[in-house]
Amino acid sequence: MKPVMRVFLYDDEGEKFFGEGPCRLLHGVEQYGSLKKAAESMGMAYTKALAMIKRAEKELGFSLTEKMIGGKSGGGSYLTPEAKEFVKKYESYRDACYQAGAGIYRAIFQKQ
Amino acid sequence: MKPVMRVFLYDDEGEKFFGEGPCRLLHGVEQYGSLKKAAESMGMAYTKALAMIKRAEKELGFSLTEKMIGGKSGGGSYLTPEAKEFVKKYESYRDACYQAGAGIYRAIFQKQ
DNA sequence: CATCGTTATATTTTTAAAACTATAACGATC
DNA sequence: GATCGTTATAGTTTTAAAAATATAACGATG
Repeated sequence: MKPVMRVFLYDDEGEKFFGEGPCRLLHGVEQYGSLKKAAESMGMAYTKALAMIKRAEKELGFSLTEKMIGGKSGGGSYLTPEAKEFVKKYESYRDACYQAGAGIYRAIFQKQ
Repeated sequence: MKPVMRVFLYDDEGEKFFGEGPCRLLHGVEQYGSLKKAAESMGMAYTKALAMIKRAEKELGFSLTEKMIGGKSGGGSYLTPEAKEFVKKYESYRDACYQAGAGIYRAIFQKQ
């Protein structure tokens, strides 16, 4: 038996708009310079990936990606500075929660 | 924007076997003395509720409910002492995680 | 100005979870 | 021994999320 924790960010209407999926997706965009390639790399449909980004951007009030359409390469997507900062914060929050949770679990379920 | 955290217990094969659903369900059993009524009270199908209980019991290695079949009332389900203790531990763990997470969120997303 | 692979949108199909239905066994009570 | 409402199991249906498909717009490049 082991503990698993998930952390999300919800809007004020109680709807989820950010979590591990979007976070990984943004990392993929950073790595590949393409939302399509980022989605493919994690086995996600492009349409879903696009919806994720738009959903999060709507709630956050700033753009997560800059998009270039056209050009020989077809274009691409790139993280905005705000996106990079936000991802950093989310990951700090997530990791600190994970670490705290692990300690609490040990204290409660494995105390001797 | 607000943080939401969920905590689960997984088995060693990486399969979830306990979380908020089963926890609420066990509270319902305690309250109603009936798995059927407990499931109904939370809008859950009885078959799903039964599967939940059996799944958790299988992993934990002890019974969560004692079942009485038959009798004028039809029977009923009641929590074992082990179940009550386990629910208490889970809720302590969950609540401590929630509280820790809220503090971490404030520190990271609302620092000034 | 034709080509390329992307972004973007709308629609359809697939899939898996959840819910529902049907049926049987049970046994204290009357 | 008939009745009742539960536990229990199997099979079916519904539903919503995910995935897949189709199509258009875009524009730097050669």
